Amino acid sequence: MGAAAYARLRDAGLRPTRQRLELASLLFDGHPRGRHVTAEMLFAEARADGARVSLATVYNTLNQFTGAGLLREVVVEPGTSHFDTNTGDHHHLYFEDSGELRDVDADRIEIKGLPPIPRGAEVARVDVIVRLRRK
Amino acid sequence: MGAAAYARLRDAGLRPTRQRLELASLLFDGHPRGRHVTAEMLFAEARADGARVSLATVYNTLNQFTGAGLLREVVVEPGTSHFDTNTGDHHHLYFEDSGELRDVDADRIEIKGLPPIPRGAEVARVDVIVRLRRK
DNA sequence: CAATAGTTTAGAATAACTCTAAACTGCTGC
DNA sequence: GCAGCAGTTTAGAGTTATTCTAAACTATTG
Repeated sequence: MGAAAYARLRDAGLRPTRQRLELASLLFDGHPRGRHVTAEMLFAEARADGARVSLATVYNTLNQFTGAGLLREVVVEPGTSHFDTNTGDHHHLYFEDSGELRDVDADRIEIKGLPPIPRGAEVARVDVIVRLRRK
Repeated sequence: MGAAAYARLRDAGLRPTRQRLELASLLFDGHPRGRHVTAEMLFAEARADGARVSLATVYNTLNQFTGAGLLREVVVEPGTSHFDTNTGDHHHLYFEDSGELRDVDADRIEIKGLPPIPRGAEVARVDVIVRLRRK
């Protein structure tokens, strides 16, 4: 299982250090694409797993992984960032009461009528967030 | 100009205090629907306008206005909340480099293929954020 | 395996809020 | 009109999420 994480880091041009390997393993190994974690969640999980990692490193690593295209940052609530292991084109279902986030494939969804993009700008990405509340 | 703000607060069931009137005036009077402010921005504007308001009150007021349906909270970046004077059904264009936020009428946009909503949940709202970068 | 460049870390620092408890102020009712 | 109270405001402390700093460590390269 370490091998996949190792290759992933290498391919992303990140030096495969002990803590990055541990975090990459936790994030990607044995989990379906589409895990959503916050820094605190991943930190707690790493600790529970016996990994010796600092919270600062978890933050650094999440940001580096995001920069390297291994993760994607999702902002749904003020105050906390979520990171998604699914970096493909997709959208989100957000359960307001539990804070749970669930992926929705982008090719299921069709968006029509987007306004003209101003000259000099280009679309970096379109985020659709369906906010759900308990009925 | 004070009259509109006064009526707006009354209709929202908020006691029209000096600071609420001032903030409501700044937010709504003489501005087209669709202003986007952060707490710090509104605080600075109020100060520049000579209003005696504390930052805590700006935060409280923005939250109360949001609760009363006078404003809508928009989360696009980690770390800061934006408040939108347009409370109608609409979406956003977000300029990543400048941080500018611009409204897009919802009836221009059509979204198809949303996944089935889980039993027991209902859609509170659908947010579409078109993130733009400089080309 | 030594040098070095990139990493990690504890703890301090920052940013964006929220809370607290005391001071203040609209709004009643008389 | 004004006393009195419930609702507001505020300064400053507290909290939370995150970043910074500078020293200690470690993966890679020669």
